[in-house]
Amino acid sequence: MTALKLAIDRSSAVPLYHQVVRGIEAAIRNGDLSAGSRLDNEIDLAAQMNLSRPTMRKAMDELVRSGLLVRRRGVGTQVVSNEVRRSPEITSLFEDLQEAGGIPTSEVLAFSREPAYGTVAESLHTPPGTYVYHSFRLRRVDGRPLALMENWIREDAVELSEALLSSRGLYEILRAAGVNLRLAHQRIGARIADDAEADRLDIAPGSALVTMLRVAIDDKGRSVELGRHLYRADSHSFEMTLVNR
Amino acid sequence: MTALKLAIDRSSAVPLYHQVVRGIEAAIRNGDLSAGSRLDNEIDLAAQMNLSRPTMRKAMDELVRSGLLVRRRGVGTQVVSNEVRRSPEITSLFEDLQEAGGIPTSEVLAFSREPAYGTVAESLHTPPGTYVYHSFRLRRVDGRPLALMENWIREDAVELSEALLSSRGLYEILRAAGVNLRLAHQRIGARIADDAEADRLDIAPGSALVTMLRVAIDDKGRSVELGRHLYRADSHSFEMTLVNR
DNA sequence: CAGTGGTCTAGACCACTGC
DNA sequence: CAGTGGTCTAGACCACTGC
Repeated sequence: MTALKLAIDRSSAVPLYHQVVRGIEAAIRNGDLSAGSRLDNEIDLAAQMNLSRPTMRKAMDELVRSGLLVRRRGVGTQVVSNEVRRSPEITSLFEDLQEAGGIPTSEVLAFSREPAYGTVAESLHTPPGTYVYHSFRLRRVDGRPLALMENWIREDAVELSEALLSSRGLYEILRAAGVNLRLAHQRIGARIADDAEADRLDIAPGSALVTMLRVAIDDKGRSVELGRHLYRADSHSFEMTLVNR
Repeated sequence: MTALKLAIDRSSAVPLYHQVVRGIEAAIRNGDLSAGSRLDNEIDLAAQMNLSRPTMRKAMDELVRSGLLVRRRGVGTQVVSNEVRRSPEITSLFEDLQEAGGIPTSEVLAFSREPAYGTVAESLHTPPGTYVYHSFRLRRVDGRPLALMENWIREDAVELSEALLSSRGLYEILRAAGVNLRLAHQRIGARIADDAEADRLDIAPGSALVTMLRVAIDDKGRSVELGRHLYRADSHSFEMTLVNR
């Protein structure tokens, strides 16, 4: 039953409910709210911060969805656990690696502008024969090979070049071009590396690879990017938190 | 700008916003709302169904989150695409297979009650030495081996037996015991099968496996289940839809 | 029974988009 | 500029939980 004093700034451009979300996240992170501790009820919390109950509730909805809080009707609201992470968001490998403190680099093995047919055209929802960018890159972290990444990108979303792809992550380039990705559909599996792949990733032939196929869709509903990536299984796995209801 | 007539039943126990969610989902599924089509604005939609705008908005929030609708301020709301699926929910392999029309069976290779130490005790948040159930199962679909599943389950959540595990899926057993799973933290990767695993899964030694490590947490915040599963890479992959913001 | 979250209403003002 | 979604308020009644 922690008293939880959060500073709400009504003159800020940040929505009030979002300030509450950030505040509670911070309180959990720095230990003011410990795992398992109970919060005051919604109405009191709202009153304490001079907010309406719906605004308070909207903030708590978000925290429940992201897995930080658990609510039980008739009982109350608790902090779940320090260890449970946030819901998965659409992030690029480049950014994930940077956040983890590594130095990612990209070597562009091939880059072209070419007509899309078959699966590629279907995935990007373009008429067969539409020109798209096609890239094939080797991603290293701190100099060690980690992933082979093949991508197809719609031409009408962004202007790409080999030089650009060598220096920055694809998602960073897309964002800079005003493309807001909203949805990504992924399929994660596994297979054995062939000799060429093993050679490029610096592993023994026959080693295991994690495979990912992804289609990313922007806020205008366009299927902007198709990616077919191969990761060294000894260096990469996918983590996610699923939330029910 | 489809007129979208949904029947709302105010006497039903199903919340109004949820009836709207279901109705729009159904309209998208059966084609009344086609991919890319625009909905009326929120206020008109609410009026058409005799609902308040917040209730209408709550329904649309859910549909945006699950990836069926896209909203743009100042512009309107659109149906995204037939192909984009729902957010991932916590499901069991058993139920996924049944839904896909297969006949899953479980062979219990080992079952015991044993004290948990190390990683298992940490993952389940029990004091070291606490007794837990430990099972090792082979999952087949239509007679074909698909997965080797090792699980640890807290004793205080459910009563388990070898007979029970042979006849039903683990999640079905948990649900029947009143355990409501709310969160699952998963890590998906890959590795090579050793000889024993290859033999049991009926694949060549050295074949690729998809690996999954999962901790599932119930609505009371207990870490109920730890799972370490191995899937034939030629038969199983994980699909998910990620939604930003 | 008191206390909690779950649902719902009828408004209000604002920021952004596209013409 | 008109039209749209984004945020926020101040209530109301209900269903469920645990004592």
